[in-house]
Amino acid sequence: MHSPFDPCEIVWYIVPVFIPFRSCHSKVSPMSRVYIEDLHLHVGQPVTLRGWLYNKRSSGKIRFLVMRDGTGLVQGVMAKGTAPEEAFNDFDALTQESSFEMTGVVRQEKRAPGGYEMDVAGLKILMVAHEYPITPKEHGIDFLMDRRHLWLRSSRQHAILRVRHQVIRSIREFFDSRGFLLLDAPIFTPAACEGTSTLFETKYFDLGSAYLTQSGQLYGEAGAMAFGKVYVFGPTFRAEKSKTRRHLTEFWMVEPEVAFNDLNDNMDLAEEMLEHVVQSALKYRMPELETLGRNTAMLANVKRPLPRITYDEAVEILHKNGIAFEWGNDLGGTDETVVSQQFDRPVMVHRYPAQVKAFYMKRDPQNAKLALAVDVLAPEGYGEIIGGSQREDDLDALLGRIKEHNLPQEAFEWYLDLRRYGSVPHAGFGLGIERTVSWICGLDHLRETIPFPRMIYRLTP
RNA sequence: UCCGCGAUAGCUCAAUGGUAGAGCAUGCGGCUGUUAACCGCAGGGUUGCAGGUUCGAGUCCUGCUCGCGGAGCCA
Repeated sequence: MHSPFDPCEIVWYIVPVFIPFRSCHSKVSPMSRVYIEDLHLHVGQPVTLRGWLYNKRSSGKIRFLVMRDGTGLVQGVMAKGTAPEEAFNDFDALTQESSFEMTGVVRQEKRAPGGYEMDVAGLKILMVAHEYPITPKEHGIDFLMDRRHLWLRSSRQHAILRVRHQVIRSIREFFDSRGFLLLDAPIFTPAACEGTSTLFETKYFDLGSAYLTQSGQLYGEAGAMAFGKVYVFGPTFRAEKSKTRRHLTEFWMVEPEVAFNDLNDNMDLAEEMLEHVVQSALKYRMPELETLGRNTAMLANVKRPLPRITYDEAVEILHKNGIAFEWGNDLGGTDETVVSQQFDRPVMVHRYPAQVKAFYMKRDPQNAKLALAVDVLAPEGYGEIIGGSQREDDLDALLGRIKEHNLPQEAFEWYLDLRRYGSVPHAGFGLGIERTVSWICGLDHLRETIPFPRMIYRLTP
């Protein structure tokens, strides 16, 4: 975009330390580069904006256009006789999503979308867009998903993805500020981590098959033994042929793992993190949540302590609500909803029957039928957003568990080493990013919470 | 894998078994404060595919394809 001979750029390269960015702009005004979100700093000044046509309206001798530049919306106005003839005519050539520049003096204007307006003194068309498929009217979800690469330009998607960004940022903040090490787990793995889910398989040179990871947890445990406290943050893959609104085949998960933590420490960590994430979203992304029409009353409740109930107590709640639930089963989607409806904030359900949980979870010393596991159920029917446990740290117990689950011991030798060389109690959990964002935004489907969702029947765009 | 629903103009949707239509989008014209602007005119269709019933099928029947929602499974 910038010419290498742009005087502003040259100054920037020569004395970057001494000349603040904006003072460089003021010298070459009105050609200064400004983003719409910063217009409040430029009221009364001439600026040049670059972006795309969001919408336009015309009325004989007056023209309105709305530009978006990725940071916001601003309205440009042109009146016949006042605006340059050429700009007035160029307006008519602009189609939705055409790229262009406009220059003019910024003013506050209540009637304008975004609150600011510009009397257009100059307009430069960069490219006249072909007929844009996403019109300002309603569209079906499938049509929009086929055009996801364009749909990302709309205000609703901006709001959701900005909340997603904030969620990820606050998670990193949380762990980084507590001295956790970010440990990146591999995507290609030699075998199942949990032994239950269906995995995506791919050929791996002469070494046979590799599988896309379904969890970085086992590697996180190695990290915890090396660094004390770590978090794994990356994409995970599940090949289940599931087609519900709570499922993606590719999703992001953050998985902290802490040496010397027991189940209670684990729950303390989970609720502290959850509080931080939700309160940060409320603090920094309220305009976006308003755009989405989110009622934030329930979110404001997300403060410590979160209620903790045992699996047995959850089963009691189900029975009291007339649900014929059999002890020993895992909670289904509707079961989770019924349990979570009893509380005004996320609820932690701990000590599940070991038979429905993964092989690596430690048994409850008080009751060998129970695993020291915890799930966090989000309110309002959003279901499980966190699953975690204290891990089995005893070599012999873990060996027995691997045999019971018919897992190939050879593939887990490295994992067993963690129990051979200075094993200690440790615990961790995984938080699903998309489910968390979906809950915070109040969406009815996970697919809008990730830029390019991967689902059983969708691999494009 | 199972259960339910759906597929009509570029998009969103109408149409008792009887001439396939509206709004938006597109093109042209009008309008000096619009807010998914508005008003007028115009172009735009192998009704998902293949059979069948019928004088006549977008509509009824059979099969198929694709999609959506739910169950199971899961974050």
